[in-house]
Amino acid sequence: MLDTRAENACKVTVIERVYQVIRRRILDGHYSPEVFIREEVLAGELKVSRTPVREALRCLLSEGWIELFPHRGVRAVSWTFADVREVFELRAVLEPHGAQRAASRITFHQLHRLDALAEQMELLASAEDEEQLDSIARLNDEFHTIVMDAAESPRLQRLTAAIVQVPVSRRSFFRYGKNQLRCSMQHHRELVAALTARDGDWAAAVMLAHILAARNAQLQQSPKGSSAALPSKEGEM
Amino acid sequence: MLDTRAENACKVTVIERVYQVIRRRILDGHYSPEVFIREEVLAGELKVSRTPVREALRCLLSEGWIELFPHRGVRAVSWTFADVREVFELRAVLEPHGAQRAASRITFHQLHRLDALAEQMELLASAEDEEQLDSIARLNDEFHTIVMDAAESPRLQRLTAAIVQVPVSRRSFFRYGKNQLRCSMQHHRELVAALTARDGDWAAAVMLAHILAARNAQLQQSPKGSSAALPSKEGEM
DNA sequence: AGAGTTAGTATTGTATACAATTTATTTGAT
DNA sequence: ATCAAATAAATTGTATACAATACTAACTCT
Repeated sequence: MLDTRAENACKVTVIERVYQVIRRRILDGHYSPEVFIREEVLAGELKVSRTPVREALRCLLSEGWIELFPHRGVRAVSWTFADVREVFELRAVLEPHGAQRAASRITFHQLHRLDALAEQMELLASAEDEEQLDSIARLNDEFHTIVMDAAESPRLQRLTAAIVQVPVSRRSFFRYGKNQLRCSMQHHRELVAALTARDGDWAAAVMLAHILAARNAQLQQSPKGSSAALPSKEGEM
Repeated sequence: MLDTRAENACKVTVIERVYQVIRRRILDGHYSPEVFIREEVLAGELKVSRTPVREALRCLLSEGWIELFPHRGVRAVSWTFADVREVFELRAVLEPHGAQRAASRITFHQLHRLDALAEQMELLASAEDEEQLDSIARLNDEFHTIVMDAAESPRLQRLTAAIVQVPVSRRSFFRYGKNQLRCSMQHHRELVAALTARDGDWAAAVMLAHILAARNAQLQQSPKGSSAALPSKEGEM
């Protein structure tokens, strides 16, 4: 989100590089939530001065990645179950809305890309290889990004991007069972179909189901009065 | 949004002061969207060095208040009608959701405050004094902030705060007709009633109507197939 | 005269130095 | 021995100095 600059795609600045590195490290779980990130150390590792490090940290601060204790330092924010629940609740509001908008705006090129992504993910999922889950997560991120991009609402895109990024330690799919995974893959297929049909309501409904299913898997607790989360049982589709 | 720091409420830093000043100036329309904001000038006016100015600008950049042209400077973002429409569309999604959550979480203290605000605004509105519109706008901002605060979802609060702030030149109420204003005041009353009754659905519905009415007034164009925007005619309630 | 090039200037980007504040350690008294 | 106060160390906050980049304008060549 640091590239809020306009058309001028000139030589990138050091600040942006530092920003990307720190952000990546936070996502990778490199920084524990309870340990302070020292500017001097970062500057030394990246072979730059403290100035661009500080400015990158300011951006990450505004975007909620880190929390600041004046005169003491910054730390990666700690994620609780409540946080995860909160993020999914907001995604359940924002992403269906985005899918609704995308239905009437998405291009053929984007549709084809979504289709290809859905196929790739399905392939990786059927391999049943635990190692592939991270690849699926990456493709899934791109899938959702494309949909929100097709919604053609820069602010919606920004808001979504500001919350969906979650440390890899808590990222989806790692807690998915086989059936949950298959269900999720089917959602992707259906969403492509809904978007192809230019049916906004359908697309929004599928997206909502997709998010809620993900939340269920992520929180590892069945919603009230349901048995959908029973392990190794088919109860979702 | 710069006070993402934790409990430590120590002596405020220069960066925060500068941040608030620039933000206020942008809201007041002090900076035209097409003129570059010079760091040196700001530093001179505020009697500080460029460093805190730059860090404050970084925050404003991440929050979408300004746009950066590397090696050239920053400018206040320009607001088009499309932007206003986009903001209201997102508010129509986020704020009803917040009202829904608030219904089961709002405290008696907050309810009383909302009631007081609604009364104050009604009083100012009945005065029919054009000068009071800005006061109403401020009270209205506080009203909405309290509701979203009562929703007890920090991320929802942040997301909302990130989009609702609009330059004063485009702020609501300035384009409101008498009837539109009365309608809006009634929405506040009804929302307090819905929240008092702990009825989330009711609260969300009222909030949605409130936002859509505001959008209609702001865009000064009637929604398709409606005559609600006819001037000086009673067609809304 | 006009277009391209080149030097100059202004502004941001980065590095370093200093000040302020906080935390940890040490010393002293009870 | 324990607690308190004072001092020292470490780290961030701020200021200043320098470097890199982009815009401006003058100048030359066609």
